[in-house]
Amino acid sequence: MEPVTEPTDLLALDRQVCFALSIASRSVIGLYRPLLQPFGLTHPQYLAMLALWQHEPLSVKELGELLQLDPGTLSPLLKRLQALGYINRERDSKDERALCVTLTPAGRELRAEAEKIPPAIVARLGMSLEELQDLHQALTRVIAATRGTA
Amino acid sequence: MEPVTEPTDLLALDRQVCFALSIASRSVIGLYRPLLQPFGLTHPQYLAMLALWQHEPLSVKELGELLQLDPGTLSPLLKRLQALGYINRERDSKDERALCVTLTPAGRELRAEAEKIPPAIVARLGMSLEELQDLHQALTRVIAATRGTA
DNA sequence: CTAAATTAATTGGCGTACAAACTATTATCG
DNA sequence: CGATAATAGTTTGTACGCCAATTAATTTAG
Repeated sequence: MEPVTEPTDLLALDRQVCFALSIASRSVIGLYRPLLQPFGLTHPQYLAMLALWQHEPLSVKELGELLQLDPGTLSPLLKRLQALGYINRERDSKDERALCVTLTPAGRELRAEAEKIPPAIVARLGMSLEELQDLHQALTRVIAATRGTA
Repeated sequence: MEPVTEPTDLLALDRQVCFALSIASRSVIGLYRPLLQPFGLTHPQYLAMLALWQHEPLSVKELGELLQLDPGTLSPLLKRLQALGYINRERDSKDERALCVTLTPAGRELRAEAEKIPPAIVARLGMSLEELQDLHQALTRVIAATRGTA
């Protein structure tokens, strides 16, 4: 009789997975900020360094596939990493269209410092490794779901 | 003898929760894009509308607490929502420092359309409601963890 | 072999996101 | 009461993130 408020509000903010996802993402990235600041890195730049430490050399296209980022996003980001002295940006001699992104000595040395970051984050979160692994799996499933059928 | 590659690479890209979080967040938001486009809304603007549908009227400060966003982010975002005709921005007569954000009739009418979005996203993801609820809980725990001790 | 199509990066535009500086208003305290 | 401090928003600067348009190089096809 009284259509006051629905018992289950489909649009309730605290029920939206997309909202929880964006807050969680921004909040966790915020934890990295003070740890990355000494190296002058932002979190996206840190992810690019992770990709390079693992797969160097990489083209912009390959980096974009790994990080799921636009070339339009990566292009200026890589220039900043170069300005920081962590990477080289040269055209690929085999294919002058492609960029060949490699690490500088400074970029390679940074890896040892970076290895302290993940444990520091885990400690800061105070969550069990198991719970974090479960979350990682759940996120991987969502990511796969977004790449689904349609 | 051969220090080729560590069996467990702490810095492996596909092992980072922060990476999965940012990809998942961007990927899910990407699903909203075509659904929000007819209304001229971005995903952050959509979240602001959710907050207003639930709690109108709101000040910038209150919106910032709900959405975990800077006033510097919200200020221009709200002007765009006003330009779209969905909200009013007036100074609070009780406290001229505060802004009183309210919905226009068009903004209120939009709610009925918006109710179709969450089910469409869930269908598009093709995940069970239970799995999504588990994910939501896990994300809520991470968010709480980032607000932890230190 | 050359014109057309494809591909890889870059550039520019718009909208967040966050920090810092600034303005206006209100509250507090001597 | 009046100077000071605190508060609410706005503005500016930097860096994503995504889209669309552009440029340069390589393929493909005729």
